[in-house]
Formats: sequence, structure tokens, C-alpha cells
Amino acid sequence: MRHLTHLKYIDVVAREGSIRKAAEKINITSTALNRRILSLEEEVGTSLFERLPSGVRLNTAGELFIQHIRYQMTDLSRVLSQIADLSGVRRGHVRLGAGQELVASFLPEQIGLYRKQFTSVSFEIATANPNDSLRALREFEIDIAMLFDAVMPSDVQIVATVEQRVHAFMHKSHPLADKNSLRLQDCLNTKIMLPQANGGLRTLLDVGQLQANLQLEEAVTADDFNMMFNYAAHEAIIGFHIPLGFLQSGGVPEGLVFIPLDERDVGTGLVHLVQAKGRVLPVAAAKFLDQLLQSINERFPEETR
Amino acid sequence: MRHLTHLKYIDVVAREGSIRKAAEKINITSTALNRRILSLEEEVGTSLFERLPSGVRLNTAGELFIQHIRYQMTDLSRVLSQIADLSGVRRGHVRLGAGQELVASFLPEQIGLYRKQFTSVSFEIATANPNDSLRALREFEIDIAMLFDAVMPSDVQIVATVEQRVHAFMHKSHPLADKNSLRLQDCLNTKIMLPQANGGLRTLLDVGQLQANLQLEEAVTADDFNMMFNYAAHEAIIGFHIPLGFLQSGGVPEGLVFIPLDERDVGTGLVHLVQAKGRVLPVAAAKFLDQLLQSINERFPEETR
DNA sequence: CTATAGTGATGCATTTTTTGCATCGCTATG
DNA sequence: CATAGCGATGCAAAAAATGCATCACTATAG
Repeated sequence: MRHLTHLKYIDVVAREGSIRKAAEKINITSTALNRRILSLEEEVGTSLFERLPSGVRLNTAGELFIQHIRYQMTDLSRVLSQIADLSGVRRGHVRLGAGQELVASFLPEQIGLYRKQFTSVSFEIATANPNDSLRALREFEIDIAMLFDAVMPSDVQIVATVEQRVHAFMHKSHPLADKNSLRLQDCLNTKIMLPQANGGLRTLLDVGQLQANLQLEEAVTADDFNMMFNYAAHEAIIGFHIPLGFLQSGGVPEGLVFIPLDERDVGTGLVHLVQAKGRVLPVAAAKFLDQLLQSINERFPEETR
Repeated sequence: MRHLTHLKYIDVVAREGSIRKAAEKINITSTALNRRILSLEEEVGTSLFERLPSGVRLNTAGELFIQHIRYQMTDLSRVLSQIADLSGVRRGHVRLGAGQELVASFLPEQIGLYRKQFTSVSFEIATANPNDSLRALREFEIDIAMLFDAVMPSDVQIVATVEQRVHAFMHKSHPLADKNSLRLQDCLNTKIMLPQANGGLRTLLDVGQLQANLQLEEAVTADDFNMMFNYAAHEAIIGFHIPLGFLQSGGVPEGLVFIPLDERDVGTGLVHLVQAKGRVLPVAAAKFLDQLLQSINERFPEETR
């Protein structure tokens, strides 16, 4: 879109923090870009950027304005997708943000399911910690975020919430593999494997250890759950995960056993499905969200709110 | 705003139903306007207007698109007003829609009150029947509408609702002037004055007459309540109005008496204060809405929801 | 059946706007 | 004190938007 381009430029300048860098990024001269900003500021009647020796930075008015144009850009793409949908073909692009816990198993399965129906819809997944996902949501970089155990601010809209009990997993040959429920102190005699510190799962486990006044032997730390699944075959070791992360088409990974941790030790985590507040999603994203809701409801009828 | 202008043009074409007429209205040649539309359609990838022998009309894609740009235009003005508000001076323009019942007394008082505080805020009042006000709200022509006894569709947001009993009014010398409550049949022996047929007040009264199986003698029909107030001094005649329409700074017009009609005869009307759904109002409009809510709550604490 | 007045589309010259180059003034950094 | 990086600005070139004249079409009136 033509008039859209002008606004896009402002957005790039805001993100780059420098007119010259932004100009280079979008392949025009800094002169042209600079002039656009000046003329825009004249139209608005206020400066939108502070001029620093090292570049530019949005001032308060600029923050307000950039929020508007970001919304405008995404809303335009929504309208265009809706218009494309009029002709019967569903096209579009869905942008997702999710934590490591959810990226590996649940989302690929859901995306595959969706793309079987609508092959012209493309997907983009940004794995990030909850705060980054929320920021991306606010700045309209992503359409839908799926977050585990994050503090929810009021400027996003929670579409659904699923309770997820933390499960321990181990190889089926592990001595504890036949138990129905596991307490943290049961793990004292074995090695354990933990996700890296920035995720919500790790926080839940740390809190549990503190409350139980236990210090488990942390043998392996990883940020990839598939790696941990595979590693469990090579050592008598326990890892931790949530059902949305390990259930694959209803089953569990080959050779592994999943046992829920006792509620007294580790609290129930919440997975939130969120979108930007007040935003109307593009057709493709809205329909994908519908599918996610339905799948979650089918799989976790009791835990979904 | 520059890029705004281009979109504004499309809006004018949609409203005028003809490129040439629209071009004349905005003082450019039809050539230029025509080309803008063509290039926009090319960018969008679909035609937005049907070409008729008598002009153009929006097609479905066009309807979607125009909704977007109308929202965008009003949202931009909201942002600009918010930016202006940063410097401490409240500027802006508030656009109201209301029925005849509410325009004469309540709104002028409220606007006066507001403009005493913020002299740089201008107002625009469009008296219209409920359906026109709702359409204007949807098409972002007005910010706030105040409607008496209208059927509320789901695509607008009701901010507040006030119950309003219908009152009869007459000159203090009228034989019925000392009653505390009035039944419709009491009016059989006097002349009556009715508002014109399109308003909600008239409908309430008509329904009352039908239910009571009465045929009152309709001596005067008018669309201006001030005219009716003044006329009541010249004949023993009864008119009808609601408190929000006749209360002036807490009192009633000089020489007149207002008596509530019995609930058994004429139902309680509802005044709705509404805005477009999901829209963030400009600072000035939002603050004015706050003031309206507060005033209504002070004056009708029991009747406000 | 034709004349007419209305509609939107289009080729071409003109005007307006935008862009790029060269350069200025400024500030932080070494 | 030199240097490197930043945004701002004068001027000429390039690009885009505009206006004029005109075409093709359709409904309506005589």
C-alpha cells in the first residue's frame, strides 16, 4: 500500500533509533526519510522524535502516534485479508508468539492441521519469553500469543486459559516409572533435568523446591524439550514438562513415562491464549484461534476456562 | 493530514455516489480523483466500487474498506487530540447526535458547563431520529449519541441508560395543574399537544392511547418543545415531555407545571447514552461523556443504570 | 429513433512533489 | 584537537499528481 509505506518508514525509524540507519534499511537516502519525518511533524504540529547526538528517540507524542500507525497498519492487513476472504480463498499470514514450553509439540500439530485445510495461509512463530511476546502483541508484531505462567497485564485480551499440572518425565526403565503421582522428595535419589531459568516452568519448579526446602541435583539444563526427551533414554534422569508440551496427537513420546507432580509441592500452571485488546484479528488468525480453542477444549475439557 | 486526504476523498466519493460530484465538492478535477480511485483499487487488488451508468457505488470489498478508513480517520483525530492534550490545553471537537427530546434543554446546559472550563473545545450537534444517529455513530460522523426509546443494536456500546417517566405539562392556570399524577383519561376533557410522529416520545404516547383505548383530541403537533412550552401559556392545553428535556438547571420553565403520567397508562422511556463499539474517544469527547454521566447521576440517581 | 446530458476512463503536456547529492552545524569520543 | 557519527538544508534532477481534451458508454427526453 502506498500511503501505508510512508507510515511504515516512521515505524522503522522508531525501531532503529536513527534516521540514517532506517534509511539504509529501507533503501532510500537519509535525506528523503528525514524530510518525511519533518513534514509529518509539521502536519501533526509537534515534534514526534527527540534529536539526540546519537540519533532519534520517540517522545511522548511520538509514542502515541506510533501506537496509532502500528494499529492502523495491522488493521489494514486485516481488512485486506477479509477482502481476500470474500472471494472464497482463504489467504493470509498468522503470526504467533509462544514460550519454549508450547512451541515444540502443540503448535506444530495445530498449524499442520490448519494448513491441511488452507494451504495459502502462512505461519510465523516467534519463540520468546512471556514479556517479549506481550510487547510484540502490543506493538502488533504478532497476532496471537500463548504464554505459560506469565503475569497478565490489563492491556491484552485473554481469550482462554488452561490449567496445566506440571509432570515429571523419565524413561520407562527408570525406578520411579511405575508411580501414579510423584512428590518432589521422591526425586532426591535421582538426577534431574531443568529448563532454563527464564521460562515459567522453571519458576514453578524453583518455588516448589524452596517451599519444600529441598535442593535437587540439577544434572542437565537445556532450553529444548525435545533434547531432554531424547536424553532421558540415556540416563536415569527426570525432566519436567506440561501436558500441552508433551502430548502429541493425544499420546506421549515413545519410551517415556509422564507422572504428575503432587499439588502440594508444585502449583498448577496456567497457559493463557491472548491477543491485543480491542483488536479485530485478520480472518486467517481468527479462524486459527477458533481451532486452537476447540482443540484445547477437546483435549482439556476440565481445565479450560 | 496528508495521507489522510487521499482516504478522505474515497469517503466523499462513497457518500456522493459519483466521482464527478465528489471531485467538484473537494475542488479537484474528476480526472485526478478517478485516477486515485483506480490506483487504490489496484493496490488493494480488487475493485472497491461498482461502476453504474449513473455513477459509482461501493461493493462488498469497498464497504469493508470504507469502514476501515473511516475508523482510521476518526482514530487519527483522537490521537491528535490526545497529543494536543499533552501540552495541557484541552483542544478538540465533540460531535453529538440526539433526538429532539434532548436537544433543547439538557445538552445546551451541559455544553455550556463544559465550555466554561475548556474554551478551545468546539461542539457540533446533529438533531436526528434514532436510526440516523446510530448510522452516524457507525460511520464515525459523531462521537456520542443520546437517544430516547430507541431499539439498541449490538454494534454500538451503551455507556449509560436513564429511565425517564413521561410527564404532562400545562400552564399553571390549567384546571388539572394541581394534581400530583395524571392518568390519560384525565386528558379527555382538554386539548392536547403532541410531538411529531418520528420520535420515541410520540410512540410511547400512542401505545398508551391504544392500550387505554382512548382517542385524545390532538390540537397541536410540533417538533419543537420550546414552541410547545410557550404555546401552553396561550391555551388550556396539555403537552408531554421527559425530565431530561424540561429540567433546566434543576428547575422547570416559568409558568408551567409538570405532572408525571401514571405508569399504568404510559410506560417508562429509556434514554441511552451510546458510542461506537470498541472505539477510543478523543480526549475532549471522553471528558464530556464523563461530565454527562456525572450530571445524569446527580440529577437522576435512582433512574440511572 | 435520435439528440442530449450524464457517467467513468485515458493520452499527453504541465505543475507539484519527492528524492538524491553535496554540504553544513553540532556533539560525543578517543 | 581531530574524527566519526548524527540530523538539517539548498539546489537540481527525477517522479508523481493534476488538468485539459476527448473517448466510449448509457439512460432519458423529445
